Amino acid sequence: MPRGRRKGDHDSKREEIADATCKVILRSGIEKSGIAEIAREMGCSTGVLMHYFKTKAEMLLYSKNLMFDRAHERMKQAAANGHGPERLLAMTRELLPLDAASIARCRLLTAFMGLAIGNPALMKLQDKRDLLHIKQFAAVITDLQATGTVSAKLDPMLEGRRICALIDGIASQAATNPRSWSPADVEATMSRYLQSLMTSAA
Amino acid sequence: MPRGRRKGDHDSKREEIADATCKVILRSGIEKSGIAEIAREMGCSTGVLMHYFKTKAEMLLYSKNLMFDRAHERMKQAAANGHGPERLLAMTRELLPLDAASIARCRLLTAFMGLAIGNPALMKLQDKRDLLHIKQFAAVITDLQATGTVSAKLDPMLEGRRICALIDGIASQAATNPRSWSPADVEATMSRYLQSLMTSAA
Amino acid sequence: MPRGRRKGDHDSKREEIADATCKVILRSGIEKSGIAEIAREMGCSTGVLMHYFKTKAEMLLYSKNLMFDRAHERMKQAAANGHGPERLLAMTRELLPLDAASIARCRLLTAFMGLAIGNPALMKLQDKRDLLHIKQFAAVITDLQATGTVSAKLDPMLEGRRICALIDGIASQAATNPRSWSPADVEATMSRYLQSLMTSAA
Amino acid sequence: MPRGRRKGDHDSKREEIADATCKVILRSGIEKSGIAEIAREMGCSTGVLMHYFKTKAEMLLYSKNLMFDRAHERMKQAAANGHGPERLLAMTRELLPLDAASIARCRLLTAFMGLAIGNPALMKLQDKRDLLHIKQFAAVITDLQATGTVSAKLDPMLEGRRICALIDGIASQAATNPRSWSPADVEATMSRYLQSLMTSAA
DNA sequence: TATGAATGAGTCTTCATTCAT
DNA sequence: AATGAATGAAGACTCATTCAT
Repeated sequence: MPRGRRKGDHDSKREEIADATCKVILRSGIEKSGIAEIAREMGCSTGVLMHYFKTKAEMLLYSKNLMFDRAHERMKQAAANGHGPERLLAMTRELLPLDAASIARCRLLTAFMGLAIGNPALMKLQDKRDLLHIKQFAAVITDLQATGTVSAKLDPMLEGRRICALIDGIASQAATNPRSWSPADVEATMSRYLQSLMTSAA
Repeated sequence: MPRGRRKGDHDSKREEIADATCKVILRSGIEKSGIAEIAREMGCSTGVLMHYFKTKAEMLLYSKNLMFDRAHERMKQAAANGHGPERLLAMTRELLPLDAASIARCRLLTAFMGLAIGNPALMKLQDKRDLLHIKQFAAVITDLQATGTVSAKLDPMLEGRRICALIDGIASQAATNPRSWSPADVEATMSRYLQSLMTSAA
Repeated sequence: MPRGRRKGDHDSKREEIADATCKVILRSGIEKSGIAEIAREMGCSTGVLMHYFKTKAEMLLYSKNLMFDRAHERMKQAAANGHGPERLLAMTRELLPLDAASIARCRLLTAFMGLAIGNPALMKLQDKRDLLHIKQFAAVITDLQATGTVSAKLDPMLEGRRICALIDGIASQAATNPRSWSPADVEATMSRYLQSLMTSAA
Repeated sequence: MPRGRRKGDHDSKREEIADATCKVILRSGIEKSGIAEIAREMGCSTGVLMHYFKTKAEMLLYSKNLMFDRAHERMKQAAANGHGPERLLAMTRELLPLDAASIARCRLLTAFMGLAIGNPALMKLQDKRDLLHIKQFAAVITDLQATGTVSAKLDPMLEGRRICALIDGIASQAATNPRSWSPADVEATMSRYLQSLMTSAA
């Protein structure tokens, strides 16, 4: 039996902590999400948290990135698997608030976003993450331009930004009031937007 | 010589405090926007702030509402003054991040939004405010449907929500990285979206 | 019309403030009896209070003494008017908790008493006031010894202290729970005690 | 090696804090007994106090109850051990101000009492504790009635209240000025009162 | 005199972080 | 690796007192 723990153990504990962190934030808000509360949610002592993360800030950042990256990964999968005009829509489906879990994710990202305002370092990090989404959309749009599905005159990056903006906006509103955006409304909105994009000549 | 102070004095002081609050939030982030820091920004003692607001939470809420309402007022003006297809675009211009001041406002609203997550009372209040924007757009869309500029088959409220979502999304991205959205990009995005709306048949 | 106010105006305002102070203490407890609350009760500004009293401590002391002295005055009257064995009982009646007003007074004195603990200056002042009661009882006892109603062997001051102790004890208990001491119980207790005193040989 | 601390450690720390609290109150008065001062007395940081007590109010209540209960326990012992007519006197001795320690306790209870005025919740709690004393006296009086030492016509609870009232009154006066009540005076007073009680026919 | 806005030291309380066990 | 007691700086808030009007 080896003395030291596997790398995996360490990482999976960090993920477990991140999940507890998110649960607490959703329940109590970011302001009241103290380390003690998260430890209680985990069923462990605060010392554990500080053992796996040097500071609380690092813990929050890790948690946010984990949420973000999980969604990004699935969106990348959708990009890889999709074909034809449906591809973009399939990608957005992984980022939009369509069920309880994705609404929770939107809320979390909104909460973290608010924290980043006025904190240049965090804002830069957030912006870098956002770019991953945008570039992925841009890449697919470039693909679609090659097949003529999307007009070659459009700027893939800008169109990517536009799609992400619409996603973020819906996410933000659904975060405040999930009942204002039914899954059908969400899908219809995105679908119509993408349709118009693929029809657009300029 | 009047004994008591004028009502106006009291209210204008509250606005002055709200402006200082916003300045501090933009500079230091919401977490570090303590009452002491805001007092320093105002050039007064912390006691003053508590004299004009019972709690810090009330102060923040007032500040946010003030920012929101100022923009809403201008947007309503644009709705009243505008004519024809340009009307919707003119309205969005008052809410989009097009210059330093409006970018600051977007940042503030993003910061406050994050605070509301996990706080049902705040979320409800925020949602009520958001509805003001949406209803205003819906009203104008209804007008445009009467003149045939917009298809009568569209649901004004849903279309209002969609416009607001796009605005919020752009605002959110510009909050993180203003350079990613030039004023021209912003306008073009909004313009094209509204164009497609007015062309839309379903 | 003379410029300055009468001494009486000044004093009667101080009494008015003292009464408001007592009302607030009874309602909110001594800890929460701030100057602002008292001003509100008076229907005036805090400035007025500081005009008539240099400090809050002075205001509290004045209020307590006023309550105390009013009762003492009536007790002295009872001493002057009473005759024979009834005299002592009549005196105690002015100090005991027998109705709403006197229960309120007992509560106030209890509250002030608690404040004096750990404050040598206040304790000395309070002790001096208490002596007034005791000496009055002692004087009457001396009278009663002259007529043979009370044994000459008893120490008038000590007996005075004992009577006051019993009064204070009943007052203290009635302050906490007025229902535990019906007026009849109070009177019977005091009456029996004084009876035994007048019968006592040593 | 046990992971968690023993229950005893936690409770004994609470008692240690309570003792420090009392020392500070006696020295500085209740108003000036801040958490910082108590921490200084303990030789620890303020955080420790909040670790063992959720609020300052809880800390004060615990301290008062501890003082009260310690005396009550000894009084109950005296009730259990005593025989015949001496029993009641032995019980009162545990509650009366007869030496430095008991005078300190009387002062503390006086200080806490003052705090309770105007605070219904605290008053109710205090009244419940007082009843413990009274019931204990009543129980012993009932015993003595069975042996004919005390007249069966007397109401045990009322007589218990009367004894407690006298004790409280003496305690209250000794709190203000300990020199006014020598131990001999205290004992003689109580002794004579109890004597008269046991002689009483009605 | 009277006002009540302003002050700022002081209050309790929270909390991320450290550290002995 | 884990515990949770201890730290102490920072937090929001209170309040007696002052002072310009």
